[in-house]
Amino acid sequence: MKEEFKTKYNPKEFEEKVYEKWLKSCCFKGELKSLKEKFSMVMPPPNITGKLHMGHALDEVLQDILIRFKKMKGFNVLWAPGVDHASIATEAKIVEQLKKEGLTKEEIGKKEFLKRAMEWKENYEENIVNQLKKLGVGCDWFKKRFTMDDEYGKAVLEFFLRLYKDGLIYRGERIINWCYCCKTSISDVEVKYEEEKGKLYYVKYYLKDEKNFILIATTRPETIFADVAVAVNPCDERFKNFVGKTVLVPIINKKIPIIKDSYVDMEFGTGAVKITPGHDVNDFEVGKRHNLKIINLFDENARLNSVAGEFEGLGLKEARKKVVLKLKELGLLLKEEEITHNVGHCHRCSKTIEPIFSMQWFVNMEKLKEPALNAVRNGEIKFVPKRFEKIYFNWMENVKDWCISRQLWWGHGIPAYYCLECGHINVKREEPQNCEKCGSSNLKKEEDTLDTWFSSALWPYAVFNWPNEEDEYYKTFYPTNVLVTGYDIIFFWVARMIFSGLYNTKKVPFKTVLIHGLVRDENGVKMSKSLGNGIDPIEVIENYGADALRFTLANGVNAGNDLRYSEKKLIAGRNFANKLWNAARFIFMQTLGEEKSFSLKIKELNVEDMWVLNELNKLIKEVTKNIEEFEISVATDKLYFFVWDVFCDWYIEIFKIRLKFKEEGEKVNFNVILYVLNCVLKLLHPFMPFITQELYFKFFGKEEIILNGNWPEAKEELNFKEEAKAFENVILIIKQLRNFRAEQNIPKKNKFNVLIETKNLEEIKRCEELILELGVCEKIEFKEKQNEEIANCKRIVLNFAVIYIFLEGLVDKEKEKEKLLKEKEYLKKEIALFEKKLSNENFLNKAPKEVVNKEKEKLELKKEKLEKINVSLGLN
RNA sequence: GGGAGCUUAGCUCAGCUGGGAGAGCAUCUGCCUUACAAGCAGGGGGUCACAGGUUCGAGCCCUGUAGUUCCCACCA
Repeated sequence: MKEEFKTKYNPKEFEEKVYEKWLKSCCFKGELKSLKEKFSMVMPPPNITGKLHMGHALDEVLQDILIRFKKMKGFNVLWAPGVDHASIATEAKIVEQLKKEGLTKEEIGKKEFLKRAMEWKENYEENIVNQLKKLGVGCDWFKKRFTMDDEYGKAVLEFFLRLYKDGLIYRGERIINWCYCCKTSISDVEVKYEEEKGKLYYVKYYLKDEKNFILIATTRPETIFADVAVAVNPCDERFKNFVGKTVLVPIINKKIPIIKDSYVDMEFGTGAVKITPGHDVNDFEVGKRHNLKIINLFDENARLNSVAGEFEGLGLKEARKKVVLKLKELGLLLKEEEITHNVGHCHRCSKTIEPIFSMQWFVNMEKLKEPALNAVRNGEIKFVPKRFEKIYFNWMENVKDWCISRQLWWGHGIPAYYCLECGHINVKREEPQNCEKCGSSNLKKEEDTLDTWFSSALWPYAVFNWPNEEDEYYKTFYPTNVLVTGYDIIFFWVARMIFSGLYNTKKVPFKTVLIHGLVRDENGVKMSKSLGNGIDPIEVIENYGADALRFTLANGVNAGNDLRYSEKKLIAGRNFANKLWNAARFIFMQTLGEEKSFSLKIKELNVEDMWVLNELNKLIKEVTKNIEEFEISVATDKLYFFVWDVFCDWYIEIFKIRLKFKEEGEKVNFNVILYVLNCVLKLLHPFMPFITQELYFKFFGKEEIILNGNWPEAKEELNFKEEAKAFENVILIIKQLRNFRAEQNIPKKNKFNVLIETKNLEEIKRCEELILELGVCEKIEFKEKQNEEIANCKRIVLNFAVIYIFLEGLVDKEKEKEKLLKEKEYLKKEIALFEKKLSNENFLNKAPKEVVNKEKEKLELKKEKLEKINVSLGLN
C-alpha cells in the first residue's frame, strides 16, 4: 500500500493540504452567467481588531454548512468574505499600541496614525483569513472585501449623499452619548446600561429673598452649576405656591425659575427636579419646551469648565466629592440616600457615558423605518427563529435618530465642507474649490468620521460593487439569501442593513436571517476577553482538528439559544471523526486492489443490505429537510446515529461475518458498503468537510472534489420497508441473546444452543449465520411451533418469537419462572390499559385512523406475547 | 416598567405541526472479539419546575405561579 492509512485519525496530516486542493479547484467561486439557481450569502465581516473567537467559529461554521449543502444541491453558490475596519475598536487598539511606545495619536498626527492603522489592518486581516481557512470555510476569496477599501468608500459616499439629498441626514446640536475615554460620540445602541449603586442627594434650593426652600433630589450634585430651572409636576399641590418663583442654585447662587412640567414624577424623590438640559436627555426635552438655556459644564477631558467657578478643572468624581462637601458645609445637604440606578456604559471601553449637548450628524429614521418594518411584517424577510422578529419590531418601532458622526480618525470621512466665510455647509461628492453659496475658497473639510455601522450597513450589496447596479456580481447575487449572525447584533447591524438596503437598492438585502446564540464557557459564562475565559478556536483545531470543532458546534447549536462549550463535547466530536476514519479504514483495507466504483444491483442485495439502504434513504430525506429548515443540530444527531450505530455497529459487523463465511474463491460484493460510505461522506461533508474530503480522495478519486458532486438523493427503488422490518426482528433476537449473556455474565467461550420458535420462520432463518456469530451461539434450531414443554432452559419471549436457550446448570428454573410471572403481570396491566383505550368510543371516533390502527397493532402484539408467556409457563 | 428564553436522567442538552420520553458525557458490569480502548457488548437512572385548563389523549397547546438567564426602556 503506497498510501498510509493510520489507525488513529490525525487531522493535522491532511486538513491544510485538503484546503489547498479546494482553492486550486476554485470550487468556492461563484459563477457569473450561470443557468443554475443562485444561492448567496455575505459573511459578517470580523473586526480587524484581533483574532477570531469561538463566536466567530460558530457563525462561520453555520454559514459554511449552508453553502456547502447548497453547492452540492446544485446551486450557483457565492459566499462573500471580508473584514470590517471597526473604527472605534481599532482606533482604541492603535492608541493603546502608541501608548506602549509612550506616544499619543495627536503627537504622531493623523497621517501617520492612519498609516499605522492600515498596517495593523494588513496584519490582522491576513491572520483572520488564515484562521478562516483553518476552519475550512468555503467562501469565495476572490470576492473578499474590506469595509474601507476604495470601492467600498464609493458606496458609503453614495449612501451619505442620497440621504442628504433626501433630507434624511442633518447636522444639529443634540444631547448625545459621549465617551470621555474614547473621546467620541456614540450611538444609542452602543450604550449599555448597568445597575450601579449610587446615592441620591437631597439638596436645598432656597427661594430668592425668602427663608423657604424647595428640596430637590439628585444623583449628580456636581451638575448643579448647569442647572437652569427647577421643575415640579403641574398637578402637585405641594408646590402650588412655588411655581413661578425664583430659586438660587446652591454655591453659585444663580437665579433660576421654578417651572411646571408633566415630565416630573410626583412619587419619586421630592417631586421637584433640577433641570440640566446640557447633560440629560429628559431635561433637554423639558428645556426645549420652556425655552431654557443649555449649559455645558464639562470640557473635552471630562473636567468641569469655568461654569463651575471654584470647582473648575476637577474631574467628575473629584468634583462630586468636593461639591457634596461644600453643600454640607453650607448646610444645604439635607440627606443622602443609597439607591441603585442604571448607568450607561460605553459598549467598547465600559467607561461611564455622559450625555452631553453637542453638534453632530444624524440620520433621520422616521422615513427609513417603515419600509424596514414592513419587509419583516409581510414576510419578505424572515427571522429564524421567529421570535427575534418581535425584538426587531420593538427596536425599529421606537428607533430614534441615529448619531452617525464620530470624533475619530480611523473611519470613512464625512463629505461635508464648511465655508469659513459664510458658514454654509457644502455636501459634495468631490472636494469643492469654492463655497456653493458665497464662492469663498476658504473651505474646511469635516474632520469627524462615520459610525462604523454606517458603512457595514451596506455590506450585502457593497461587496457586489453597488452603487454600480450593472455589475454582474450585483445582478447575479444580490439580494442574498441568508444572513447568519448572533442575536447580539440585530440592532447594530441587521436592522441597519435592512433599512439601508431597502433605501439604496429598493430590495431586501436578504430573505432569511438565521440567528444563533452566544458561545458560553463550561460554567455558562459568556466568553470574553476581559474575563479571560475565551477559548481560541485555532488552538482547539490544533489539538482536535477543525472537523471535531465544527461537528461539536453544529451539534450544540439550537434555535437562537446560547450554547455551552466544553472540552468533553469536543472530545465526543473528535471521537466521532475517529470512528468515521476507522470505518473507512476497514473498508479500504478490505477493498485493497479492488475498484472503488460501485453499482447497486437490486437482485444481489441481502436482507441486511436492504435494511441499511432503507435506513440510509430515511436518513437522506430527513437530513436534507433538517438542513433546509436550519435544524442543524438535529441533522448532526441523525448522522451521528446512522454512522455509529447503524453503519459501524451493525452493518460493518455483519459485513465482517459475510467476509468470514464466504466460500473459497467467492468474490465479495462491495457495492453496498461503498455506496453507503459514499453517501455518508457526502452527507457529512457540510459538517466535517476535511475528513470527508480526505476519505473521498482515498476512495473515489484523487482529484474528486466532494463539493462538486451531488447531494445524495433518496431512491425510491431502495425503499425496503418490509425487509427492513424483518431484519429489525433479527437484530432484536441478537440483542436478546447478548443481553442475557451479559446479565448472566456468561463468558463467550460458552456458546449457546438455541431454539427459536417463530411464525416468521424464513425471515429469521435466512440470517442464521448472523445470529450464530453476533449472538454467540453454537447451534440454532428453528421451529414454527414448539408443542412440547422444554425443561431446563431459558425462555425469552418476544411478540414474534420465543427464544429457548439451553444451558446445563446455568439456569435457575424457579427464578426464570418468577421473572416470567412478573413480566406477565406487567403485560396484563398494559393490555388492560390498551383495551380500555380501544374501547373508548371517543378515542375510536376522534383519533386519526392510523393512530387507532397503530394502537390496535400494539395491543395485538402484546396479546401474542402474553400468550407465548402463558405457553412458556405451561399454564395454557 | 415592557418583552423574550430557559426549567426533561448525576451533568450538558435534543425531542419537528399533540398519539406512551432520547443522545453525549458520567456511572455500573463484562470484554484488548485484528477498523476503531478516541473501542465493543450490556445495565441502572426521569411525577418532563409547579398548579389549573383544552383534548379521547399533553413534555409539546392555553392560563397562572415559582425559580433562572437575557433584551429593551428608564424617574432626577
